[in-house]
Amino acid sequence: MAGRSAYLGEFEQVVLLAVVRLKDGAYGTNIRREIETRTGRRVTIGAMYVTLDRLAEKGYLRARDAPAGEIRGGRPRRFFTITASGVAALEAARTLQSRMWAGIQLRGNRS
Amino acid sequence: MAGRSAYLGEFEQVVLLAVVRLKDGAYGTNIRREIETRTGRRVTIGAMYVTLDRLAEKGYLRARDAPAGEIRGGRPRRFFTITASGVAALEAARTLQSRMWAGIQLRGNRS
DNA sequence: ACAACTGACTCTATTTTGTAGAACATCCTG
DNA sequence: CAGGATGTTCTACAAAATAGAGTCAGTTGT
Repeated sequence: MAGRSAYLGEFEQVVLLAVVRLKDGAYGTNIRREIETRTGRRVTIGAMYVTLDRLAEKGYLRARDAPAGEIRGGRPRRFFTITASGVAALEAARTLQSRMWAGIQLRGNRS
Repeated sequence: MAGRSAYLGEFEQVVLLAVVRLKDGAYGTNIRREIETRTGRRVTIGAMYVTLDRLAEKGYLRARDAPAGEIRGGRPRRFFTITASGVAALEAARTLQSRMWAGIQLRGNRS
């Protein structure tokens, strides 16, 4: 059996970072926009919400519905914030990458 | 349809980096050992070879059988070296992560 | 020659992540 | 209440990650 990975997936990490970056303004559509503009990478709607849900399920993100009083058209937003556990996961990912990249210089290593 | 991802998976990146680090000494068992000792992360045999094969299939790694003349017990080793395409993939991954991490400070962001 | 030992890789199965976008829901305006 | 603007839900499927028993090739001891 392949149990739940102890490590953040590639996209999961990107999403978690976007949430941190957006602080109190992190909701689906906005997170998606943030990733697309910052990295140039295309993010589909499905990828976005599926990943957000999974991260919340793992306890890395906490979701809350938009506070009342917002005046604008459209469906209510769902905001996300990172949890202590999510921060820890990001730190672990960063440490692992840091160790693997340490001392690596890519130029002159291709065959 | 979900075509092949344009991005390196989390473990794929780790493996690619281990191959670069080991230079001419990169073969399955050794790569595995390198990742485990350097990061403390457990790597199963299956994960190792499946990923190695996938990376070779994508053109990020080139495989060659052990040169004759090696005197030691056991099955012949299969050595891997990174390709120019593999180097490019690593650079792209690094750039993306760098953009997402830019300016992020984790302390004081948990909820 | 061959059994035992070593080191390394093959194979197959299953779970978790990533990709995709149409459909649907909510609120505002005219 | 129709129509527009925003945003999220749902479902399906593809790709990546996890697992470890089994097998293979070469060496050594007898």
